[in-house]
Amino acid sequence: MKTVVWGPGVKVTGVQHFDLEKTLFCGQAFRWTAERTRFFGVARGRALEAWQEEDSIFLSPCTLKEFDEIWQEYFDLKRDYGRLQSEARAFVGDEILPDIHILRQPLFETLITFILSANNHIPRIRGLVERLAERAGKPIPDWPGAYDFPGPEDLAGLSEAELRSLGCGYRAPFLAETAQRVMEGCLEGVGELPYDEAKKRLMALPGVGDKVADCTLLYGAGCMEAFPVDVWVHRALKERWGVEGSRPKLALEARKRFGVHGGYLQQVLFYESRQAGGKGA
DNA sequence: TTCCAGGTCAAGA
DNA sequence: TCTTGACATGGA
Repeated sequence: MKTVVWGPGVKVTGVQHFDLEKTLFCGQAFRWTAERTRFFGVARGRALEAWQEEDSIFLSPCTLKEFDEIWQEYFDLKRDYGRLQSEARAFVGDEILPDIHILRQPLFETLITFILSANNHIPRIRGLVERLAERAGKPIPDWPGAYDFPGPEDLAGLSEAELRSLGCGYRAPFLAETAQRVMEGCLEGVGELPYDEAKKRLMALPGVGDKVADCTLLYGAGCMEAFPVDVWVHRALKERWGVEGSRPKLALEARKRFGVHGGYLQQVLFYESRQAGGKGA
């Protein structure tokens, strides 16, 4: 992998086992939009246009420093997905696995967006997240109409009634209370804790159950052993291996069985299950 | 119009 | 510990 300055951005060449479109639209992030083959998104106070041509990706606007400090980690470009995939085939047989990377999104944003995901549709979650950003997030300099995801203090500044008016529904008090508790420091150091302790800490927050905690750890803390089980993954586990049981029980068993390959495999099952169900990427 | 969604929570068995 | 029903909302 090599980076060069290219116009106002950065071109990264020699990127193997990475499908930008599948990675951005497989249900782990809610802030990316597509215009033909170009994608626009916001993370960590930056707006970005990104696209891919074979094994090269283009990021703009972006400096080499920003690539090193922000986007390389966000897109999880340092991990060897070729190796991860070949190891994962021990569990799923000799099939071609999609080049989906597990994004490393901001922890608070991941937590809140997945609280919103509970009993909700992906298109509606996207709309909700966007409205929250426009209402409470800081505007991105030099990018009209783009807003960063609100920080804990921004979100805590909204009343429960305002959150409901944005469409959060019964999740409004969960968001308000969670934002308040995060402001008081309940997320500090969570990313460095062992899986079980980190999960316990997250599940102490309102609106965070077994599945939302796993999503937060996987997509917001790089915890590759987290294995969120939702309706789609539950369906896939049943069809593929004939396993039965409650979702938390299946998540526990999958974690034991797949170890650090669990997070990636779970995303593959989710992606394939939705493709088969006609929901697309 | 009805169904359903990347679930969680509280109550009751 | 496990099961059950309520919960807001709007896309399909």
